Amino acid sequence: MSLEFALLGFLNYQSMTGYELKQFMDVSTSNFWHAKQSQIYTTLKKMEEKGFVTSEVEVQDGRPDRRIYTIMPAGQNALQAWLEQAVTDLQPKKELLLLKLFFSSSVDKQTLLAQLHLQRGLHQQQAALYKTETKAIIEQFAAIVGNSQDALLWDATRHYGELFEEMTVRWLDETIALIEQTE
Amino acid sequence: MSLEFALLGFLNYQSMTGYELKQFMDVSTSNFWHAKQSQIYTTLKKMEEKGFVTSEVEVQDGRPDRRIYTIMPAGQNALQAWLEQAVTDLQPKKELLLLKLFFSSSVDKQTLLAQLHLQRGLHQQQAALYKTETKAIIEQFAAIVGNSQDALLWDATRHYGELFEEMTVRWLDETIALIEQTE
DNA sequence: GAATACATGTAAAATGTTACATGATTTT
DNA sequence: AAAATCATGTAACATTTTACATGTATTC
Repeated sequence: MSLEFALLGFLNYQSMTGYELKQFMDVSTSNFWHAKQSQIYTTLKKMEEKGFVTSEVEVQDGRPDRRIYTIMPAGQNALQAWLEQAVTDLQPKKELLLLKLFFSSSVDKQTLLAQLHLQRGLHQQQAALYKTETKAIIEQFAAIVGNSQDALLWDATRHYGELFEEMTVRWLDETIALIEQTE
Repeated sequence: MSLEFALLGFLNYQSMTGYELKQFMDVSTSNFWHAKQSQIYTTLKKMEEKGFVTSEVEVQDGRPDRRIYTIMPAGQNALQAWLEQAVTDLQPKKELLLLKLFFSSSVDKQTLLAQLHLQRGLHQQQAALYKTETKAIIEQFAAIVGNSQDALLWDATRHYGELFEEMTVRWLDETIALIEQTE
């Protein structure tokens, strides 16, 4: 359901293919929303049946044909209604690392510490990515679109990713220290 | 898949019913792992077919019968192997609020601020819950089990929830301030 | 008298992942 | 010569949610 609105959100800026939608998601919303290429294609098909989008095939030579999707008024209305509707509850999270940690009292101390150090590296790297590359990409998009409100909101979501990763690194450091102190 | 291990993790402490597993999850791992009652029942059935658990029906009068699940050696081995296997990648997240915010440049300033304030309240409340009730429940469980390593790990996962909620509140405050400054 | 807790489960639908299939062009 | 990019899609599978169905005992 939400994926439909994410796709409508992108198509509301400009018409594009499923392949391009995947690329845009990967560099902008992957921080808080993602989808596999195959799911994007099947979802676009359903959206077309609903009348939210239309598509046209662009024949190319030497390249596979492209199916370009365009948002329809019904899609724009659905998008706007969704945007205006508040999120009234907390979203349940799933964190595999935490689930394992919860049940890990039987795991050897060194094994556990190695797992946490591995994760620390990944989150540290991700924090750095949000501060540099992601920031640059978003600024570039904002310059093209030229809407300062878009720029502000896009950077707010990027900053969330940065804060989240930094918090996770701090928590991992604390947790590593706690485990190191055990017998 | 991960739900199977979560259930094995609980059953490794003591045998119990699907109903009880749901209750334990709700007060301990809901912060980072959750499941609906119906999914727990269907998953337990699959686990029994695999030989990870066995079940026995306890007949009750005046109450519906209870099906009590017990972990089997195959289940204990699978659990231990899963615990020892490191999480080698970052888990992709989904945050509905962020997705909406990303596309919300067309949303009226007051509507948007109201949505963010609503979320701030929810996250603030959740942070308080982790610091008080959740902390008390975990300490109580730890006292019963009497294993200090369990107590340490359980509190580490609880603390993650606390840090996450506090970070979210800070980010919401910053974002609200940014949006208020716009024309 | 109504709502909640106890306790189980099935069926259907929605959502998401993995694997398969094709084939030219461009980069390493 | 191999791998990645471009570009689409289907099929099968796995996961998750929602809705339905049942019925007693206890609490408000």
